[in-house]
Amino acid sequence: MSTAAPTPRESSSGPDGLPSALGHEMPIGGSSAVKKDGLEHSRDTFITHWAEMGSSWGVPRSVAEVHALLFIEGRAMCADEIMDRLQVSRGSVSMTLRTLADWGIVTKTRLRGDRKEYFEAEQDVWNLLSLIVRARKRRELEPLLAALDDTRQAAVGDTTASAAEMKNHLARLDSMHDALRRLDRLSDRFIGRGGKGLDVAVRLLSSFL
Amino acid sequence: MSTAAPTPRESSSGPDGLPSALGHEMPIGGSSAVKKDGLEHSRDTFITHWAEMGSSWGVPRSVAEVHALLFIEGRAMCADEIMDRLQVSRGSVSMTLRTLADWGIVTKTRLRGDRKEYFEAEQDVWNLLSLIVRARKRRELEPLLAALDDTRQAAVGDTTASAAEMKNHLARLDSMHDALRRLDRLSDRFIGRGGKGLDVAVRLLSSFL
DNA sequence: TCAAGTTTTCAAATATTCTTGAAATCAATG
DNA sequence: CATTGATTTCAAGAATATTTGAAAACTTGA
Repeated sequence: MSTAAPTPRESSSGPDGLPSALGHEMPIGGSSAVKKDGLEHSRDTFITHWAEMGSSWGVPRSVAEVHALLFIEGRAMCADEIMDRLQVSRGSVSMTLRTLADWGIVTKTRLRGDRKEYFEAEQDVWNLLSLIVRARKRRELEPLLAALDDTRQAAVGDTTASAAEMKNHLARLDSMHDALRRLDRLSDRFIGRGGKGLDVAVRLLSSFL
Repeated sequence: MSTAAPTPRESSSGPDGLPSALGHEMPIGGSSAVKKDGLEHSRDTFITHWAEMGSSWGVPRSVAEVHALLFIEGRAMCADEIMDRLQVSRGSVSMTLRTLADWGIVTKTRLRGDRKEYFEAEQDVWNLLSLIVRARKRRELEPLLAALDDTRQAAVGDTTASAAEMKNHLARLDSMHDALRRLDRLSDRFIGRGGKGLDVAVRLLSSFL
């Protein structure tokens, strides 16, 4: 978390402030009728669209929503505040935050004088994208590459297939494997460790327009 | 979903336990009891893994399965053959093929002397990946960029928020928008038109390792 | 160690997405 | 232009995925 968030806080109880008694601040997006200003509405809109994109990429809507909230608020929030604002259950928020923490795009922070855990989202967009890509590479691309190896083995053992068929089959598997492996290695280099790798890669390519 | 987990695929027999007339539990293969050679088994494995990856990226399993089948067979197939091989309904195959055709990774072909339509998958992997990226860019990235513009407008109109808050909010929106737009433009250049654009981009980056 | 505050877990309930199957539509042929 | 074969549509049903809620398990402070 190199580029730590500024975490502009303004609410009632600051981080360095007193133990905020009970987290019973004014419900922000809850059931109680709260008049939203334009900024608040803009945040809602962002959350909605980010969640929509996420769900079309296989990220559970509520995971994307929580992430969007933390990103657009730009400050550490506790589970209570999140569930109140997003109107989701405590259990859901807990699982969701764990997922986001696993991906590395949200980090726990403890505020002194407060027993609750707080969470904040990576604020640097290139870093955010890197972390997402890295997580998916690990979880999906690498297993697929391994599986393609197995798939190849399953074919090679066969003796009944015609030589021509076998050759074509292996060629297809190999072309797929090679392309994916190349992407895998590229990402090792450019997003392997946190930082500006992705940014650099994009600038590099842009310069060749 | 995305968390790698055992994925139960085979549905049990009928709701009332009716012994499914013809269906003995068999993996992906055809309806008739055919002994599979290694090559066939290898194809099944490929289809399974490709489908799994697809579904974790938000592509319906059966869409990924049909695509995997067409890719790994490397030849034109008709709906009947596909539904027989994958054990899915005619309607499903029809919708699935339309989806794949929309993405441009599968194309219709007519065989003379045959009233059926045949379909075959793009065989060049870089081209395949380009087509996939292009489709998703159009369908998801571009709408998101447009939405971010609206989101920004919603904020700018507000006069009640503090100047500092507003400034930070807009900075977040803008950093996100700028990063995504840059990716959007890059893809215009490198995968905008079919061909080896992606391949070129990857080679370019690789050369900077 | 207890007690109070917090978080995690997970079976059940809910919501969403996918598949089916048969009728409707379309297209080629005689 | 009727017939036959093929494809598409789409409402209902099935399968999956997600969310809830409350109990269990932590944690911390005294």
